[in-house]
Amino acid sequence: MAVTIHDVAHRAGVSVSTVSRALALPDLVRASTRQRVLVAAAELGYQPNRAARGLVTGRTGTVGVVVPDVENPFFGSVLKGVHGRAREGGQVVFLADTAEDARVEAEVVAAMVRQVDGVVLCSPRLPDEELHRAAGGVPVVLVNRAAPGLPGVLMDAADGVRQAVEHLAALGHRRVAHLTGPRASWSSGERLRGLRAAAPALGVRAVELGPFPPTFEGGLAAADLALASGATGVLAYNDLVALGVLSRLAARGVAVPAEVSVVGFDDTRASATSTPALSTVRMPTREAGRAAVELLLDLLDRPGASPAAVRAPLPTQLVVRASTAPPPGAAPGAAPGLDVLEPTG
Amino acid sequence: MAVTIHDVAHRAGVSVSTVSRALALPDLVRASTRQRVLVAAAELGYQPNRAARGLVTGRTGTVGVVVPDVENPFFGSVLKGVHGRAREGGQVVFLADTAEDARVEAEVVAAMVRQVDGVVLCSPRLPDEELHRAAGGVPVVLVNRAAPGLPGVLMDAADGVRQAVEHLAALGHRRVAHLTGPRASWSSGERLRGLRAAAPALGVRAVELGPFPPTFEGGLAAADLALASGATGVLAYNDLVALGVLSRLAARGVAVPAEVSVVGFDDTRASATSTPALSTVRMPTREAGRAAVELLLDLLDRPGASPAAVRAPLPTQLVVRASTAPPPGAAPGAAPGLDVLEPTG
DNA sequence: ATGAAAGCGCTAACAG
DNA sequence: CTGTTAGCGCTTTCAT
Repeated sequence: MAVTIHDVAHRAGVSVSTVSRALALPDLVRASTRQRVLVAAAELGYQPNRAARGLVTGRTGTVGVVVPDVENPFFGSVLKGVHGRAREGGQVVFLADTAEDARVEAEVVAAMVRQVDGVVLCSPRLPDEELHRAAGGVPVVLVNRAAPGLPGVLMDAADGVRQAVEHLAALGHRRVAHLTGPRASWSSGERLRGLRAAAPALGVRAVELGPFPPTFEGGLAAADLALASGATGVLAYNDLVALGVLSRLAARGVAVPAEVSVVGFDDTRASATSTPALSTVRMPTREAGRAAVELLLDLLDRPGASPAAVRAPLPTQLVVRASTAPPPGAAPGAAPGLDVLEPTG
Repeated sequence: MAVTIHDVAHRAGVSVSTVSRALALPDLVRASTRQRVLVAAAELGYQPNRAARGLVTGRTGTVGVVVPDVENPFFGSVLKGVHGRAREGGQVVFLADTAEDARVEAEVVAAMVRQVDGVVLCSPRLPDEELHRAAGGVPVVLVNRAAPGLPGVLMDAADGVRQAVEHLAALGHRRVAHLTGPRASWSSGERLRGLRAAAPALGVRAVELGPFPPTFEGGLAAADLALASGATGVLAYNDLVALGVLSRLAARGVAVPAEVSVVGFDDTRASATSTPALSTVRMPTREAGRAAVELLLDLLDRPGASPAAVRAPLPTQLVVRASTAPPPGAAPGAAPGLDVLEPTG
């Protein structure tokens, strides 16, 4: 057995309640006593048992976080933010992976709910009503998903797309292809919304292609379709897909970014993932994780607070690499006229 | 308050102990009673409180896992394995990120130790003795790190390097550069060991370059040094670096894999990360995570068991992409004689 | 300012 | 087979 509060009490020659107080409410014990307790605790290497504490206080000091796939860098980054903020708030983190499966999601949330103070649900797949039910009592904060009555942290993907399309339009592109990811996720829908909203005003024709697997190979395949569609601007589902597109374009002898410009969606740290030829819409994943925990801690402190106040989505930002600038001779706003582009590979 | 075992007992018209038994030791209660309890539990949506259970049983049903950086795909993949196996064993998982900091590592392990049945430490940075101390009672399993007296799951990086060097030698390369990662990690040392062991027998000169940042940009810089060193075979620290190398080689007009061949170290799913021009040494990250939990559960079941039996490292495997085959006319075993390669970019 | 006692949700003897 | 009792480690009245 590990060292308990009782051991500390014995060692310091006081009662357990005094130890408890010395640790939690230092003002309630005489300074000298407190000192003695602290020393004893340190000598014994005492670590309080959060579970036992939670049993009586009702607070576990634990936040749960559930993600569809820990292996996905996007969620790794969100986790980083969640863990960081939780640690700052003195909370530890319970992790669950749903393997992209709604049923598993319901299960793990249910199993988690009894031993955490709150849950952060990342890109949940459960329908709205089930989301409420699964929560079953404990506060829940959604990340990358909006659901009525539930607080959520969103990322402004639509605005990111807008920035990307503006950038492409400024480069002279008149036809932009959007390469859709695997399934119609909430955020995927947001991107299309942004594309449809931004394109007309900029005189840009939007072409929706896909779905493609979110891999390098997916990008290889998508590149051919994008060229066939006559698009000269490409919005890739993520940076991996974008790299695939670049590779295929190079193989087909298409000059990037002179003839075709590619913009990726950044799953993680932009500078580590993208090439100089690639501009990227950076998603505030870490920040979203932090914000979610922040919101959760707020909810815990003020139990009565309206949980679902609408918050502005976190800003996304287009990161333009130097070499994505338009080629020296290009007339801004002029269509490159690449509609007649022929396959060469 | 959530629904407790007491509520279920009341609803089913039995005592709490009967409910407890019906759930844990079904054979000890009459079938009809058990049925009644199960129904009541289901109707109420009862979820047992693991923490309370752990308080009395001494088992928490929780395994802790600590990684240096959740954002690193390598650890995301290990986490996937850990979580998967833990779930199969009915365990939930506690996550901690050390931000690559040994002191933080000691802290989180200490904080964790009181509320888990065991801990999986991934690529720990703490010195051997501190590792023992931090464990403080609970079983620990190391991943990607060997320490005397502590059970560990290793990946055979040295053998992966051997396979890569053999491959490069077979392609005719006589000079192979190893691009070292950021710091001298345990596994990094293993790779160099493998390189030094394999190269002489194959008539290959090994060149050790670096350290480089483990990024695309790191690869750009490394490529120039690799060329300058006269190497025609390159072993990159990871796939991201490898992609950077490829990009730089292309910019300098070097044909890949005809003139120079590049091999990456796979941080995650090989097929999703590498390009057709890139061969990769696949690391069994998911498997390592699974194996670690497996080991931990064993230890928990047989408390007396020798914890530190030496286990064979998990096999790594070179994945050769089709287009990495030697160019049609190349004579196998013949040195391409690229020592005179001049910078062209 | 400190100790004694009760109890959080649950399981494990110990009676029946 | 099932109910009663005790107690896991901790916090929190309630006394003193």
